[in-house]
Amino acid sequence: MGVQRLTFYNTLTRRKEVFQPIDSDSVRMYVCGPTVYDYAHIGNARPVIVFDVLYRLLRHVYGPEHVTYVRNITDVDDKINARAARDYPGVPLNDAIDRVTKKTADQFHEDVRALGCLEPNIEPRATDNIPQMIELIEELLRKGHAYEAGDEVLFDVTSMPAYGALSNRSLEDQQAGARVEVEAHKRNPGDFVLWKLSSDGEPGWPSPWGTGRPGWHIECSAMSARYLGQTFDIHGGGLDLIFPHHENEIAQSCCAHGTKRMANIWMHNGFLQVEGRKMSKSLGNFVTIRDLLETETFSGRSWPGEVLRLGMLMTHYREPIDFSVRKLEEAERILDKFARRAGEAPADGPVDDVVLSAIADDLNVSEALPRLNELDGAALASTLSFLGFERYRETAAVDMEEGEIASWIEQRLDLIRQKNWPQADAIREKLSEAGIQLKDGKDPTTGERTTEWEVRR
RNA sequence: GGCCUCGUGGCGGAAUGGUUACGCAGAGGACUGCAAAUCCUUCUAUCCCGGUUCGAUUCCGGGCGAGGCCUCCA
Repeated sequence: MGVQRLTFYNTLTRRKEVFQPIDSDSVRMYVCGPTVYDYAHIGNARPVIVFDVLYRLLRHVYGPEHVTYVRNITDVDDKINARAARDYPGVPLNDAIDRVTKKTADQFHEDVRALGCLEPNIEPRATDNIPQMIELIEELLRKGHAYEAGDEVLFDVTSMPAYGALSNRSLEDQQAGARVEVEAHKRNPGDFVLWKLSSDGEPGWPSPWGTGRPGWHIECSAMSARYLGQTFDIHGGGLDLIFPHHENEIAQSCCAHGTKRMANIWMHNGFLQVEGRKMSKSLGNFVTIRDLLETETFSGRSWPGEVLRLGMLMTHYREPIDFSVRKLEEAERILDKFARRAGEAPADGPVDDVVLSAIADDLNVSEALPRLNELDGAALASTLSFLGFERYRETAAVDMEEGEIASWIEQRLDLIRQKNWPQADAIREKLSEAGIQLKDGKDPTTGERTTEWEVRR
């Protein structure tokens, strides 16, 4: 397996770049994971799926044992606290929070498994990394990048000349356009919270500044450094995280460690709309992954996870995507055709080179699809497996014994020989209702009718 | 106000300074008693106006339209 050229669009430089891992024996990627307070919605699913394809590509090129994928779980958040108080009244807050985060994280894992995503190598939780965050904040204070004010420790954005490089915005711009009144204790409007003291009844951890909780951004800085080092290869997430989240991560990490770069390549997936509109609770088009997988709320039916996966991957990851029923229907038809063409062929063969080079070019799945339409059998099955499609060939169980089906088919063939079409068609209809699709053919030597069956798709 | 995307046929969706993929749907045909599946053929597109160029959908400028970020957010 030759290592081939990978190119990725880097938000930092706004260009496609040839990927050069810092250490090809240890390729490291970090993706911002969910805040676990409720079911993940389909917008959350996009980065999970997109960066799963990236992870699979890196594993393929550098070898699975040479790639480390870290995706955090944010289990410290005011929304979690609110949810815990709402759902578990009377339960001590910390216990209630544990229940909320555990339950939600489990739901998330079930969901993304259904979407055909591999598990990351490491899924750190914020609450397991508090000491690392405190250490980082202390370092920032020592180096003059942070200050205490009010009940908070804040990052001083003016202490970092390069602040704003990722999102391409200057401090002056922000101040000019600030829509939010500057809180009095902040030196600059862009300063952000590293640590916040907790009042009674709020969850907290002991720290040099008192019992409190970390700001959101510091979590990712601490966890990525702990598991991937001060500088790593790829950092991914949604477009909306560029500012302020990723900008602030860079500020914290680079200032604390004295490094020039936190990650060499920053990759961001585009946003998602639903039926042409922004997804929001107020518009009533808020769709969770679970809704699609298990309920009929979105379109009157539920959908296989891999249909969602393909629907998501049909559009290039950086483009906006309009998630629609029509798109899911198309994805399902495509997968059905793939399933027929792949048949029972084994899926452990080599990955098709044309598909691979399309994916290697900034994850261009759309470019790979035409090639998939040319493949069949093991080549198709193996390549689809590489792309995370394994279950598309599974079919529902049929509620009829094979022997019974065979006997119905025999009866029908007899009726056909007698040209008794109505009764023959009745049998076909009967089997169809049981989910069995008959396929008539012709024996090439005798010219006689043959009939096979498959589970109807 | 600042920053940033995007605008390709009925739909989805790449690519490209010169012949515009591919899929879904549609149409026609083969096969069939009829279906299903399969195969063959096939129609339709680069938002508008300028500029650069021998030539632009592609590059530049302007417009119109859609969306995102600047506040929690994939």
